[in-house]
Amino acid sequence: VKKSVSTIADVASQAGVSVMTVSRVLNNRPEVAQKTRHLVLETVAALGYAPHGAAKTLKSGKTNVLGLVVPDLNSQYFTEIVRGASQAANRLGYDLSLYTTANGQHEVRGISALSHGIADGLALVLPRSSETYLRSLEQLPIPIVLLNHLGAQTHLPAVNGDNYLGARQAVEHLIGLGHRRIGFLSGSLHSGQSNERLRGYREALVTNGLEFNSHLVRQGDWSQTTAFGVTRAWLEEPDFPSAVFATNDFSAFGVIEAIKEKGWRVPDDVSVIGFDDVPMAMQVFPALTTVRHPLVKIGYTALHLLSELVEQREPIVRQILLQSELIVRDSSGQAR
Amino acid sequence: VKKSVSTIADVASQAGVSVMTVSRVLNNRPEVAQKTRHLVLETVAALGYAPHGAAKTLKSGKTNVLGLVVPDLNSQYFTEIVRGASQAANRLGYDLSLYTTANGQHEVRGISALSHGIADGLALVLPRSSETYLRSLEQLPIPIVLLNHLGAQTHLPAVNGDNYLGARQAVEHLIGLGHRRIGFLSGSLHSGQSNERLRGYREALVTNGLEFNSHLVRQGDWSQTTAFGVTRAWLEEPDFPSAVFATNDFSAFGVIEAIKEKGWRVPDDVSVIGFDDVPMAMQVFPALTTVRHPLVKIGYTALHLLSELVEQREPIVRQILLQSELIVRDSSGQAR
DNA sequence: CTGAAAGCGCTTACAG
DNA sequence: CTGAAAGCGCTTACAG
Repeated sequence: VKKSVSTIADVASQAGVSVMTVSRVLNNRPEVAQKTRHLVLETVAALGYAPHGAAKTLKSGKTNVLGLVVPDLNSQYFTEIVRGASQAANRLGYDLSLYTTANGQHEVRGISALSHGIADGLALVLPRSSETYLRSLEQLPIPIVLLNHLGAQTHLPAVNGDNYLGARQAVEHLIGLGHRRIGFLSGSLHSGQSNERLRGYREALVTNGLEFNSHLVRQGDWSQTTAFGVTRAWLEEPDFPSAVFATNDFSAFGVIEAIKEKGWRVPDDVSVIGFDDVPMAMQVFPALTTVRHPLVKIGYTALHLLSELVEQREPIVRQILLQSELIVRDSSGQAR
Repeated sequence: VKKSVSTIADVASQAGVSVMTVSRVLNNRPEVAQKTRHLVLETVAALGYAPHGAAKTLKSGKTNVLGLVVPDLNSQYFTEIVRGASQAANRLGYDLSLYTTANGQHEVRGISALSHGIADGLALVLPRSSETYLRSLEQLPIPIVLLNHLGAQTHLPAVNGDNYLGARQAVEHLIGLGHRRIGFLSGSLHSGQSNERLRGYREALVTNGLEFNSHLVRQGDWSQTTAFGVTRAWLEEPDFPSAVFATNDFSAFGVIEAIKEKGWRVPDDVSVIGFDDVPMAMQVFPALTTVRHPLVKIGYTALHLLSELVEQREPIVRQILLQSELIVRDSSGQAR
């Protein structure tokens, strides 16, 4: 049941004009007589003609698609970024192609296959700081923008949220509530983002005359499950901190889960703060105090920057840092 | 800083063979001498050559992309579908283009612009039951698959979750807990899915000797905000039901929010059940009893079906109904 | 086993 | 204001 599809040549012969004239009308060129224009437009409508995307691309060199690569779509962290990117693509008139690096497919098959005649530019949330991956990105013939990249050094343009200041604010909020023993649950080892948050934690302590105690820093991996397990073990030790700053919201959920399981209450017994402000953060009980990592805006801004690069309009800045903001909800309270 | 890009002709001249031979090697045709094949492959690697997507498409008629259209990306309902679709596209070797119908852009600009030389097939979650939109989809020259479509009649292939049986199970669970006054909070008016859920609610009551009382059915619009407002007003009336079945999880969250605000407890005072089982459902407090609408699977299955259609492998069934499953958590309990 | 020609559906110069 | 020709980078017949 294939419907037949008409080409620009069909429209031309049907309207009794040249292919060139149809092309001009379709592209809103001024130098066409009103009468001719109307005739062509009517014929286009009558035939239900739509130009063939690939043919335009081949000739013009523009695909009109922007690619977005994220590690996976399992967490709201990434879907929020996708949401912002999708909004920007819509608004800027680009199609959005979505890729996931799950099981490293594109690293294997070669990222360059994505780039050539398939997208005009690529925005990427790198799965981990892979030097070689980064180097191959730098070789790509199309513009690239990195999102939330704090790993290996590169000259590639990037859009980041401010991890350091956000973390400082979070910890200073806890200090303001009277907490003196504040724990930190980190993300994966060697993660640039988590390291920045750790740095914010540390500086907040030191600046406020508290000692940094490495025993109060525990290793997570961004996941709720791991955070739950780590916290559960931690709770068996003496002197559990009166407040925990988790490096991301999902870890915070895991911390809270473990505390509840022990029969303690949040924030009565322990205060917990997260980072990111994924939509879920305001839905959980108690509603999570957290730092708003502007994920939607990061996605939006990255695609916007990418479009400027694609369209050769030299952007003012190629490294954009978006502010974070402390959101105080119910999981943080006065120290006992 | 544009990097130069090599074409198949560059590879050919560099390797001292014809363009045709390079093409054959690239497409793994058998009729090439081992020596020639090696030579070509080496040259390809040396030049960092990658074939131009648009050129392949123009010649072959295949874009190798599948399009997914969702109303928006604001709720986990849609992002779960996207997740399944993305998994399927990955596995099947297609690129995934993501579109949102937010502010009706594609209805206006014409859906056919999406289809021609841009995607080999389109999967759509329709924003609402729009007859004309549906008719224009039927005219498209590429395969179409509808997701969770229960609106206007159409012969287009579709993948649905079972709304009716899921709803019945939910309500029968409540009846089993001793509830006799059970409310239903609906979705938008004229929504096929919500109507099916309403039908399940009604039949469950009648089958179990309870009366259907239209006063216990209230009108929502899928959103948490509206559900909150409606429930708040409802709570001002006498005889609030002992259990509420909300047509979707987000509505259930709104119902619970309003009940809590009044100072009542869930499920002690009122039981609440949702529908969909979005990831958030298990995170909220109390964890939501709900019906698992297999959203990821729906997305996955739809793209799989779409690929069969695109590849002309006639699928066994063109209308797929995926089972729902009751997930009992903490928001439902014995009637007082 | 290898190659020269034609053509996919458009747009970009170039003429008139 | 309008059109004939060339060509974007590939692949599909057709020869040899």
